[in-house]
Amino acid sequence: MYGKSPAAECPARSANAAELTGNQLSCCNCGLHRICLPANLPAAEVRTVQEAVRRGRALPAGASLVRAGRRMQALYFVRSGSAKDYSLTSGGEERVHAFHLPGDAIGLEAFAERVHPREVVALEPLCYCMIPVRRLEQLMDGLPGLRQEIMRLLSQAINDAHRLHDSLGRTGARERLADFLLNLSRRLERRNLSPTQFRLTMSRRDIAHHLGLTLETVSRMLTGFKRQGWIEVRQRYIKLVKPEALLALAGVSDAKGD
Amino acid sequence: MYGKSPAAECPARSANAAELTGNQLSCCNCGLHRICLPANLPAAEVRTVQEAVRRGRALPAGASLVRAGRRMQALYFVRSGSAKDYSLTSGGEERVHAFHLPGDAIGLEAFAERVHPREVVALEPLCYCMIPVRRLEQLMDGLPGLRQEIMRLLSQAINDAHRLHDSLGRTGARERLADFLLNLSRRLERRNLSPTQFRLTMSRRDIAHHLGLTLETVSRMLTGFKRQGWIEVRQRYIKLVKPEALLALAGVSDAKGD
DNA sequence: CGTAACATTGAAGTGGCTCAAGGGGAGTGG
DNA sequence: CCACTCCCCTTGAGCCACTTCAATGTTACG
Repeated sequence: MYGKSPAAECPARSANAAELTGNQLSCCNCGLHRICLPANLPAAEVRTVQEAVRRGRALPAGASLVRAGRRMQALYFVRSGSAKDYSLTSGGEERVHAFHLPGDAIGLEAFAERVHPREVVALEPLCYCMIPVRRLEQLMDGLPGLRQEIMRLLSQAINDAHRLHDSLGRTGARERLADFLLNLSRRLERRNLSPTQFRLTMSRRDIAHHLGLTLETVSRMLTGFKRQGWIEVRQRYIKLVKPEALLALAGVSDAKGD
Repeated sequence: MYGKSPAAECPARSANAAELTGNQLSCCNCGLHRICLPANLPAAEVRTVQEAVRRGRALPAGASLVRAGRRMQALYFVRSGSAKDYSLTSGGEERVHAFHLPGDAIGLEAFAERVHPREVVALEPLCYCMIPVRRLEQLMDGLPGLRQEIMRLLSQAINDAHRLHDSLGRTGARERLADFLLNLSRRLERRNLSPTQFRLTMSRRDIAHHLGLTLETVSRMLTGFKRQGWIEVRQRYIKLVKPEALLALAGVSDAKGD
């Protein structure tokens, strides 16, 4: 975890079955309601939508939330914890497409073929909500606000992907990593977590495979930043000491990145 | 142009104003109806939708179809010609995110903020159709098929972007270029154009900025392929002689890429 | 015919990859 | 509680692919 999450408590020992699937699930009471799906939904629609929301079983680290190639059953939302979204190259290498944080939607890419194109695994114990697609489709046909919001999420996902393309485009390893750290920082900030001090939930290898680098290079660049006094690193703990320096490196990226 | 387009004729001298904005525009009669928006729409909805479709004025090569930062007015569809979708880095370099072919939707990324994040310019004389967003929103609330199809396009755009990420991930210049050529080939094939012989409408520089390379490298790789007897190149004319060889290079990419 | 944009080719430099070895932490079993 | 092990991370040395810089060739268009 990146620190104390604003999300409702979601211990791995979890609640009992009744709570897991019951309708008493309330988006309004959820700590993520300003970040998650309901954030941009008309209040009236939130009430209807939250009745369709189901809570998934807590996943241990390493477990798959969605399997590549599996038929889309629902749209998922991270409640607590984090996950990585990756595929395997023909050479067996991982290509990490995204890291998901609390409030993030998972499975948007599946609307096209109704099949999840990639695997999504928990990087740490993970809790999530879900809306069955069938129900979601029904709801969208009646709730313009929901329809619009889902489209917004889809569109945002396109922008996020292009943002990544921007980063991998032609910049060096240093620039990519700086951009990655800042982007992560921004996303944490929006979740009311510290933007300057956090714990990486992913390995250097994951970061490398996300940025199109090797883990050695990622490691070297991190210690490089440290030597420059721009960050502090100890294991997976990161502290951004001079974000301005990183920002200068990454290029003034005004992207939202979420 | 990539050759004879299956699209309805769309000469640059164009039709008169009445034709340009008239309602007699028919998607059913359009040569792209199996590729463009109506392809996956219920027949009943096509009729309604096509009444909302407007034809844009023909653009000369180099003209902008959408300007970066401008408010989203409509969703566009390429009718004939091609376009590049790019942004500028802080260093003033172009980052080419996509090349649009006939039938492609343009502007999907703008649903998030209602503003076009990037510039889209014609690479050659370009004709297009458009659906005003306001009208599109109205229609989507009444036509489930349209709603679903637009969502499919959005979702597909996410997948396309991730496909690109896959390509730029960590493979070498040769692999990237092979992948690019094959992807283009596939897209042309779907448009009933020759998948093995075509004319690139973009410069080496554009390709380079799309793949995160320099134009020199692109040029070298192309002549490399030529020397191997895998392709024929003369200026912007390309002929794929041994697509299998390129495929082996790119890795067996089963992606759809459109 | 002249110019400008595009493209090819060469030579030299360099950043990140590869290969390789060593150091921690966290978890496990004794 | 300690020892062992596994995985993750760090660091180093050498190499190669792509970039950079530079010059020449080609095509299109006024």
